[in-house]
Amino acid sequence: MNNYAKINVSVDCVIFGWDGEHLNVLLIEQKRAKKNKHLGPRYAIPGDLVLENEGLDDAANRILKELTKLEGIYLRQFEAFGNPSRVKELKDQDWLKEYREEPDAHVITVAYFSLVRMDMVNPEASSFASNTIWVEMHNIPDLAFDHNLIINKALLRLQQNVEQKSIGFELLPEKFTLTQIQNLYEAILDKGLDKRNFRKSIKKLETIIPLNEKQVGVTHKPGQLFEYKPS
Amino acid sequence: MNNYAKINVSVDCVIFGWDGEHLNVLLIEQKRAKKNKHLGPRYAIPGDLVLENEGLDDAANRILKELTKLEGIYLRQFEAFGNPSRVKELKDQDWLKEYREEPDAHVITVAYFSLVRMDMVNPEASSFASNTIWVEMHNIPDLAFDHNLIINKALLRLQQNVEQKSIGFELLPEKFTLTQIQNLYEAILDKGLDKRNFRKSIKKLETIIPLNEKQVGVTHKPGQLFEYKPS
DNA sequence: ACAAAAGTGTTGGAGATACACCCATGA
DNA sequence: TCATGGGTGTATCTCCAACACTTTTGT
Repeated sequence: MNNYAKINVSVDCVIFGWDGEHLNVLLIEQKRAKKNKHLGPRYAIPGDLVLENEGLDDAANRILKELTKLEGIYLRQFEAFGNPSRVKELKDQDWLKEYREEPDAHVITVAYFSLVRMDMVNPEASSFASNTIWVEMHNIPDLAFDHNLIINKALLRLQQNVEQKSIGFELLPEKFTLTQIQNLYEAILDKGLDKRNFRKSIKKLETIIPLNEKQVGVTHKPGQLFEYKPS
Repeated sequence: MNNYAKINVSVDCVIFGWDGEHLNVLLIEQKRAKKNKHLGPRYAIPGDLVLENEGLDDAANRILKELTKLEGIYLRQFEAFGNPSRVKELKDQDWLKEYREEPDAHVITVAYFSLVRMDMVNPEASSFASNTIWVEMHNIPDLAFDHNLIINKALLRLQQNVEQKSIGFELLPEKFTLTQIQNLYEAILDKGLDKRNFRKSIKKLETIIPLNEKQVGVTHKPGQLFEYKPS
């Protein structure tokens, strides 16, 4: 019989949100015990321990729902983080002591990400989350554990996916203008794109179909509307 | 205090080997108890449980060494597999009963891959491996657990990396011909490549530098030799 | 001389990049 | 009439794919 060790396994979810203008990340504020209130708010991405005999994808969906009430979101696994010290910084220990039987046990985490339209989802804090907030990507505070690192790695993956045009349109309203798509892509890639070239490449896609409608109520030339038909 | 569950965590290593002609995968033959000898040999990729407070990368290196004596190989994490039933098939249970205290416990595994030159490494079975063998990629037998699936996923990743030219040259002898590189690429991508086009694209790389030397001892026109200088 | 692999250039098409002005609307 | 973002075309370049014959060596 070998020696062996069971280990705490968690999943963490990086939920990117698009508000039509900026790329955001969904954070939860973690509840603190009364005696630790003076330490100020503590933010994290939604995540928790995996249960015995629970699949990783199942765990990710369950945990996201428990903490934020979000359901039916396509989550994509991208990396496991297992540095033994990832959970042992002082800033994390006082919180873990409230919620875990073995606060300084080794925890490896399997990270997932997704990208959603902020106006199509409605996160509500629950369980040990006291609050949920969207924070702009360029404005993320210091987070619990190694969550800042996890978000950065998730963004790299998202950018790779977008460059292959394999994600993005699901995020737009039913009817949208080409400029809206371009804004989305620019926010994800964090760089400007040439308007004419971008429009050429989008118009070539068969999944984006033009409508006989225009924007209304804008204070400038109204743009043509398009819709997305998944292939 | 939340309920929580500790879980067995393992790492598994897909070691691709290049023999100058074909792409191989390193398998171990797992030892069986005497009473199970009649069941015949049982093959798997090298893998075992992670220890408490051990990083994932550290675990991967340790376990690969324990089972095959291979050391100093660059291992790259690519995916975590956590299907609760991945370890519960009948074929796996009789083996697990010999080596694990809780043979039907849920095990999630974090998978790594690497690509090595077969003539530069020398795997030797050790620990619960009774044997190590290189098997051609197209010829892999039924393996323990979900290891066939893991190998297939690893190959996809390897192919993606190679198409971005981000791996491969480390695998060639110190001095090599362009044809040798092409053979390597064809084996990994599992398809033929145009000789002239391939040579054009390689010669454009600054990391591949031509030498004033030729092959010797070949029974045909000797090729020019090149060397790889990592940037 | 023959067998075996090395070596070599051109063309056509597709896709990416760079670039500047007029248009429709509401205020 | 002005401010605002919508909308449009061309020239150039780079990259990729397709394709066949001559050269050098050992036997």
